[in-house]
Amino acid sequence: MTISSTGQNIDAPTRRASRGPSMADVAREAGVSSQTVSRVSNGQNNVDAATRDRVIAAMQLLGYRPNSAARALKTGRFRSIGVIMFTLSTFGNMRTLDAIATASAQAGYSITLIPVALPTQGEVAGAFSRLSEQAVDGIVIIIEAHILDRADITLPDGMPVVIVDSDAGSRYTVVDADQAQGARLATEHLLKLGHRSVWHIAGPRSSFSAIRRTESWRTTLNDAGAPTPEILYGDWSAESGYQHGLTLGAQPDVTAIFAANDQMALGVMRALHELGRPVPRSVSVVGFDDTEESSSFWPPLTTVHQDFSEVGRLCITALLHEIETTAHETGTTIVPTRLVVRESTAPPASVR
Amino acid sequence: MTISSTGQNIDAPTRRASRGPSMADVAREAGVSSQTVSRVSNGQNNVDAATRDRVIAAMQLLGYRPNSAARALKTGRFRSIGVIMFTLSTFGNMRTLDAIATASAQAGYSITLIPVALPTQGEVAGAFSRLSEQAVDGIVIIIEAHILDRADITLPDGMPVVIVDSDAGSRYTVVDADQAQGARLATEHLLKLGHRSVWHIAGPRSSFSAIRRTESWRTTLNDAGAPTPEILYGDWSAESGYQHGLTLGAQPDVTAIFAANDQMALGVMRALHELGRPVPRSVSVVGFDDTEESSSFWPPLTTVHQDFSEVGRLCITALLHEIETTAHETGTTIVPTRLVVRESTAPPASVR
DNA sequence: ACACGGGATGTTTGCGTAAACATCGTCTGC
DNA sequence: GCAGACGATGTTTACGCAAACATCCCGTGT
Repeated sequence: MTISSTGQNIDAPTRRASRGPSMADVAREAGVSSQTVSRVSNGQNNVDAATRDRVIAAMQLLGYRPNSAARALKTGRFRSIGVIMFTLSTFGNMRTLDAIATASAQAGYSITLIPVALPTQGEVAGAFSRLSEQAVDGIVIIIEAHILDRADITLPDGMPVVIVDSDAGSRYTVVDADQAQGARLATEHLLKLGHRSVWHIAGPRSSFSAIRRTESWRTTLNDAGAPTPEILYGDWSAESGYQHGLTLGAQPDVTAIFAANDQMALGVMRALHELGRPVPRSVSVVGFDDTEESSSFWPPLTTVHQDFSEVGRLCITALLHEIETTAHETGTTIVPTRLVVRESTAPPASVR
Repeated sequence: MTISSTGQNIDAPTRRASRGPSMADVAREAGVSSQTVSRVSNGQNNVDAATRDRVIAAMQLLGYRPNSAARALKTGRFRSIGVIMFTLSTFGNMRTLDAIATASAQAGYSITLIPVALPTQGEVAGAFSRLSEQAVDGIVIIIEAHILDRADITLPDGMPVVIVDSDAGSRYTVVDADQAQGARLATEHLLKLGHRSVWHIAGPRSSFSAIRRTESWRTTLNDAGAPTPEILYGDWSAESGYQHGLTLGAQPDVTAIFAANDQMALGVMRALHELGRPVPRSVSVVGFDDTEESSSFWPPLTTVHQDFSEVGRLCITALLHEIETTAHETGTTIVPTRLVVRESTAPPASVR
């Protein structure tokens, strides 16, 4: 050999190179059959204690690691779950992913990430076709967009799927936080404080959850007999909240704003600060998500708490059920939200 | 068969059940050998155009998807990269993961997430052993802690590894943002504005990057002949920044604070607002990370921008190089940072 | 004492793919 | 017109594992 440095790399008769030892090697070392090694490896109990010890010793000596490709080929199971999500992910998506990863790990499944760079239909379709070749037993989709309704995006037949945040409940299993309830809680909170109406900075029109929040806000206002101001559409970013905040802050009759997420609420509050309209004395602001930082905003933000961890956990529960029973179920599971009242909301000045 | 509902499930002679069609099925359908199907599947060009078309048509007809387990078993490559990270991840880690996922996808590799619930040594060791059985060609570790120095945590021999944020440059390939440069930029910025000294809210002692920021801050003060105030240690959270902010804000001689991340800076500013010490008129504040929201804080935060995307990209570049050449290299790659000056910093009142 | 049962262990086989090698037919150059 | 070459395609094989089946051995009941 030309390249040799450590001397350990003796390049013996079996020049298996980078492939590690196989069960056969362990079996030879322990003086048993490879099937016995397999039994030990899989924790089956019909192996004599002494034999088991010998096998384990041989495994450690050789540094044996099971080859999951061979195992998957034999069993037809990969013990892995694919997650499709946008590249530039939001706080909520990350928290959901976090919970999904944790729940999967506990069930002995690993997570394969399939990022989608842009929310264009072509990109998503590409991710799906890439996924077709991936080694996964099921898929979680965290793409909040209508794109999934496109007929040309199809999942492999028989592949279990769970979707977060979508309207596809009739075709797939869907898990989501109760967007409508959250938006109602936020709007009612402001109305109960005495505000005549509640202005709304919505999320993008392409987002299902944004639409649901907006519709619930509208319904709540209608039910209360309050007027429905014109909707301003943001893109979830603090910057878009800031821009709309400048607009709303210039209108003296605006006393209560419900932003569809915490970042936009942050931007709104920055605009109000700049315009000299104190929060909550002159304008009350409510957000959505309850991000870690929202309690440290100035002032601390009243917002709707979403239990992303629970959503992620339920996703995996439902998906594993489908994987292990091969039963295809549809329907939507809703996780409740709750209002967290902090210091960005107060009765309007006229009421005090 | 007892269970039959759709009628489509005819349970034909070949009761292959949930396994999809294989290359042999496609070959039969197209009237070629399975090897030819393999060649088409792998995009080799020594196949007649007409034959290729027939094979592709057969693939589509049968809904053929390559079995990656079999492919991995044969080739010894999984085309997948494992990422080990904490469950509750920070902004920066998520951005890095994002970049890693994107860069991997472009190179045709998928990402396998291995979450670690708690930063305890046992948890990490568990993740590593779990990982040993995972089907990955290389590993990226995004765990900023001394834990990795534990001798009992060992990676499988010959497994390429890249580490983000660590001191292990002598043993592994390390990629990281230039923490020292960033902290120096932040500290110098405040000194140049005329502040007598700069107080520091540090990250946790267990974090390498926090330590480097703190040391660089101290060195910069020393170089400038400025006194070195006592260090306050936070835990990256806005809440910890808030607590320390209450302490510092109560001291009239404190006019400049360098927080080791944006969240803690946010907490500091909240405390200063509560104490009636205007930012930046009475106290200047600088953060670290340049999170999306920091430009919408009140006031917009002066902070150090880290190029997480570049860090992630370089990780993958280095890792793929190691995977494909099997050369084991060590050393540290540093990505520059830059100061983003916004409105949370100004000369001290005494200078104006 | 002997048949029987059951636990421990071994042997055979095939999962789907791609490398290595084999074969076949056609085209080129002289 | 024929040897040689080369491109297209087929055949064989092994990757590492675990299910299915086979075998062996020892203890137990009658």
